[in-house]
Amino acid sequence: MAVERTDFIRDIIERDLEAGTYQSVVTRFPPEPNGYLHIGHAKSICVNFGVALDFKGKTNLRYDDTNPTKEDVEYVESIERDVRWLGFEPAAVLFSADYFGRMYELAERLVTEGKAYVCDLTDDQIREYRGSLTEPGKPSPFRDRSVAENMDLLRRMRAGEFPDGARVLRAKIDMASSNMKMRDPLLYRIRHAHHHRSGDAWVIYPMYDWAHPIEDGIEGVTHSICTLEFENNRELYDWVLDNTGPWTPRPYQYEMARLVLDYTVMSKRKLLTLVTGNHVNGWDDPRMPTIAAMRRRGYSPEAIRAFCEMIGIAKTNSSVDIDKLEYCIREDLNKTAPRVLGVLRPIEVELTGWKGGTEVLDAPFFPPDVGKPGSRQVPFSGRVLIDREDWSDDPPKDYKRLAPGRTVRLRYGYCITADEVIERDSTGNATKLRATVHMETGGGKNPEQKVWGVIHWVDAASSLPVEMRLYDRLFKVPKPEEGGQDFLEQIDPKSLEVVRGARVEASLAAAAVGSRWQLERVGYFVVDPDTKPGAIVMNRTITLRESAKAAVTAQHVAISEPTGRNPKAQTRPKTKSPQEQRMEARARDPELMTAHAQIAAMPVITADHADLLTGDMHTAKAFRIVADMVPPELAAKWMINELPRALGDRGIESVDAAELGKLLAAVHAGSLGPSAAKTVLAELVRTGRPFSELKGAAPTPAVDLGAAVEAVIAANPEKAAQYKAGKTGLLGFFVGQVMKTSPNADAAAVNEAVRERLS
RNA sequence: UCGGGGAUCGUCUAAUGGCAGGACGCAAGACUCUGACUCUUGCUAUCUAGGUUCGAAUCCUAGUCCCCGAACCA
Repeated sequence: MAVERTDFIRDIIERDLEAGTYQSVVTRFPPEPNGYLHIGHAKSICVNFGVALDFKGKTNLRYDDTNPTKEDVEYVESIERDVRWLGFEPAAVLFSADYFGRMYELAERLVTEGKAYVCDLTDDQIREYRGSLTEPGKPSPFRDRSVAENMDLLRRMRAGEFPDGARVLRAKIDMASSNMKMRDPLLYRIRHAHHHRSGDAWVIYPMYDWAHPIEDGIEGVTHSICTLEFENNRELYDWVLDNTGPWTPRPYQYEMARLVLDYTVMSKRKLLTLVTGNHVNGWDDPRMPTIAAMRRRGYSPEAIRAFCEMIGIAKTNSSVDIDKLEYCIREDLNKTAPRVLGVLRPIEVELTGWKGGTEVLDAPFFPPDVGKPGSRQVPFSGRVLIDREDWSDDPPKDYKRLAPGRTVRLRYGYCITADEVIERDSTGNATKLRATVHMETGGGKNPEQKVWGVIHWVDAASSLPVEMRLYDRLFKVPKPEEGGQDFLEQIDPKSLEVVRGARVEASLAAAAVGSRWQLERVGYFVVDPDTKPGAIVMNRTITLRESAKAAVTAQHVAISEPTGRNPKAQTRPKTKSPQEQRMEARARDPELMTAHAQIAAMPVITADHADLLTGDMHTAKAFRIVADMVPPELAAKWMINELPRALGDRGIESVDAAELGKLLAAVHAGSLGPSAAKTVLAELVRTGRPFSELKGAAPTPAVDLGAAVEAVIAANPEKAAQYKAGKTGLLGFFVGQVMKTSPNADAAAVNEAVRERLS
């Protein structure tokens, strides 16, 4: 069985399906059509479509087009194209604009129920009334308008009677909420603007927080996956659903970390700046992180999907190495890109000893280890072109290419020995060589001379001119946005180098636009759409990996600056600790204060424990009951250290203190082992059944454990050997195994038995 | 705790009280008609301090650091 890919979202879905909460999974990918999709969206697409595929559900592509002033059909078209190109088929392509009518009806319903009101405050006033992170807001003076007045005003808003910004519809929730999103959030604003889809049908447009949950509800979305910055919106998401439903299925929102990638920027605003400021050549400039750009650069959808799988899904803010993306690209292209020959900066080589005429060599498209069939004909005559980088007048140590007097093999062809430089340019670089060709070295046979390496070449007569666009990372530094610097100044001027005199073998004459090739020893290339008949343009997708020894050219220096302190964090007000909260709770409640005094007075109870046990009345009462049945220190230890795990999300009031007391009495009496007791405790909390129905057995004496220990050791001889060799961490493994077969065993005794047996 | 999240190799991510694992990266080597690919070996981590437990990355306590939230954006 294949290893299951697991992440917290799939875990949740699996639980939901098992529990029968949902019969099937529906997700959605909800881009706003105000820009091109980028690699960060690719992650979201892979997650949303991926989980649906895994659980045989479906995924909608839904445009979250609730803001007519920012959106455009150009983006709508590019988005759908990119999603499909990535390899995903939306179950439906939908627009939130198509739900405007339904959303409006629900808004009227809210008004009718007194849960929403029309507010005439200006945007400045609204902000002011909202309060701050540390201070509550104050109610709008329009908060208590009558239902009739609100309805009248809302309808007139819709009818276009008021100018932009004159009024808004707000939910009536709680201006003092600690969650700013709940302080009477805006539901509708007036915008006399043309919408790319609904045209001029509406002059009021819903806000994201109102629209999104309703869209999910209408579409029957079960798991609404978004990024971390929407965590604060979840409470409002739930409020909207709860006050507009019932919805079946009821959607829930889950947040994951967005993708942050080295050497690039991802915000739409910055991407737009790059495009509109002509720092790049449009949204699909191959240096951009957009899907369209990556496609033009020669990345395959498979590689991008592999990358998205590699980086995983979690809630930790993280920044992914660009190496991982590049690895995925190379890995895919290595298996799929046919090999051909091409030289970037040609040097001409005249061959002496050539038999004359043109020979046609058969060269395979793939190396043997890729194992794919196919070959092409490569002409070879008395004049060849090699790459400038493959010639050195004064070769460094380890140079495996051509140099005076040295012999190399021309890939798939003959070995040649360099005789002399017969032409140099003004800067002294060789431009024309004479070399001797060893005719006996065809078909892989070696000459008498040492062969220093294998180099690529093209036939001077038949090769084709190509414009090569060599792309590299757009930015010079891994984090162009960091340190308060202007990201535009971090653009690497060398990120695009256009090479015009390049040549490729004749077989590429009819290469299709978009086809991907490996130019052997040079890199992976794709035929660019700018290609015209007789004028091929190729983009370098990525270089081949170079081992450190071969890296002659300057590397990108990874400047890892110490992460700057966040000013917000510094100004963060000093917060109250849980300890302070407990003290305050006691200050408010004299009864709790008394309980604390009493418990603290017990000689066996530490001050810390007394504090922890009297943070609220439920805990204090439970402790009193339990401490009457067993020694108080035992009660305290279990209630503080063991009970929380058994409770999980439940409150302490969900456990019957008297039953807990009975359980601990059994532990105290020795009729129930501590390990078994933890299991029983979990059951007690989970099922709510009385202890008498659950009680486990007393621990098995150590003398009975010998056989169990032997069995486990015999079943894992190699682990036993490792343990004896010093890997003592395996002790836990052995104890765990024994405990699995003998649940009533005394773990301490098992521990001792294993230790002795293996010493 | 204003409120909500988070912290595991250099990077990304597993381990849901029982072997800290995988991948990228890096290093060394093998192979090679691509200095590629492939293969072998190695490297490096549980934020800190206490506690509970036979056993803690995981539970409890105190602390540290980071992210998000006061658009009529999404």
